[in-house]
Amino acid sequence: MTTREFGDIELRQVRENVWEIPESDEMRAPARVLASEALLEQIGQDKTLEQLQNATHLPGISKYAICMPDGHQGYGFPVGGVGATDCEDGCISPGAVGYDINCGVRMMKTNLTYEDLQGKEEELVDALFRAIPSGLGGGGVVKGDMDTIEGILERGMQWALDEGWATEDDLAHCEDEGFRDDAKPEYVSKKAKDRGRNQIGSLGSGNHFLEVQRVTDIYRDDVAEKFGLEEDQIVVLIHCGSRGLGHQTCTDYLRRIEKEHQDLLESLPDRELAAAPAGSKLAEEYYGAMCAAINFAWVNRQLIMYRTRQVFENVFERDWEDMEMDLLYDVAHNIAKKEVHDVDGEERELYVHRKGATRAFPAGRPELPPAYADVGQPVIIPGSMGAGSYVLRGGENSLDLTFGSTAHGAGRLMSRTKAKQEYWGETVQEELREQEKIYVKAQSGATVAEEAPGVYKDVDEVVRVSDELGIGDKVARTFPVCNIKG
DNA sequence: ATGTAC
Repeated sequence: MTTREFGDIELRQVRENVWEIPESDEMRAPARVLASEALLEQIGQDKTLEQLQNATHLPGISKYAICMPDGHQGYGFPVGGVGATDCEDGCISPGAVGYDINCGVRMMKTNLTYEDLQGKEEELVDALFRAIPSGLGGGGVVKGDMDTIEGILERGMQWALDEGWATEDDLAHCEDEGFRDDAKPEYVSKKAKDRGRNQIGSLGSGNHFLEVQRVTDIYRDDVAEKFGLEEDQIVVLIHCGSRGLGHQTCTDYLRRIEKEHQDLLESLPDRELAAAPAGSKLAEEYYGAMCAAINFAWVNRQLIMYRTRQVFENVFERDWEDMEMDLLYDVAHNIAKKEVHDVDGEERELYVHRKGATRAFPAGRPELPPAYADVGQPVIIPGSMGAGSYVLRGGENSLDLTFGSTAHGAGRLMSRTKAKQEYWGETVQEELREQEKIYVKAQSGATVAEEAPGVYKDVDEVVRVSDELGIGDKVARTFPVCNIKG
């Protein structure tokens, strides 16, 4: 039997790409890492495995805590982690959702080809950069009063539809149709709402970006056809989250857990794993507030997409409908959701925490929109600004192996601090432009350095593992053309 | 990720 050791933690290989930390001592379940040997070697370099093992101490944790091939260290719970806890006798953990609630990504298609963009890259990237608010702090597409923010939190994409920012078709191409009915805006603090209302329709900073890409490879012709993807096609990827509103909501509830559930907190190996017991008032309030923040993030991405359509209309002098700028799908990367899954032959309602992980439901799951019901949902996995991204489809094995989930990106390889020592933003931009014809425009050079292609794991390897495991199957690959970021 | 700090 192959084993690998990292510090105190020993993993045994279950089979190709599947590693297990056996249940012992205080653990309530085993933990699993889904990775090739090369990726496991990288995952083992920081606190990811320790955090994954800690996650198995959460009350009601079902089957096993799971680390995806792009996993790395996070706040309390690994980024690239999936933990499903029982809704009856388990718990819900803000740290296992993430600070950036419903950080996620959407892909918008066009009927333009790479040739149509030749010579216009600079004009396009400049126009996008001007039109789309980005960077730290305030300023959004919409200046929201309190009624606006309440509407967004309560109704998500339905608010955007009512206000003329979205079409019915946009809603039909979002996870949960862009709307969590369980949202309870009254459980989002005034402070969080005040932070959010000046940031409605804004990209933010860090790893968030908007990227114009071209499709370079198709791996499954039949699925690509259903998704409406073909070689040389231009697509747009929008990656951002719930800005200060989600961050404040996470902070608020971590503090309240510390005050109101000391007992549970002290039973956990890491304070950052703080969780509210299922059935408690606080668990209900956090779930309602988190769902409201999820709605906010969907509207955020929608307003950015709206502006992107306008920019394309100006640059190409055609209507967006004529350019068929339709949404492929919008997927969440940082959420918890009540879902029913099979646990030891029994159907259980679970809080599925996906933190830096994407839902990857296969054909047949009732949650899928009609367009994808018989093919599986699109899964969008952004790589770095120099590497390109992937579109997958939910794999047949995901329900058995990962509560219907797969990876969410390339996954960081080094800290932001280390990245800034290794790279200089302007140099990164020049190299991308001269060597790869990728046009990057950013508010801050430091952000470009922090996000340099070299700070990420190999997205091809991450996706290869997902495909081999059958949790998310490769459909298409894209390569960057223009990128704007904070 | 984040008005990068209780």
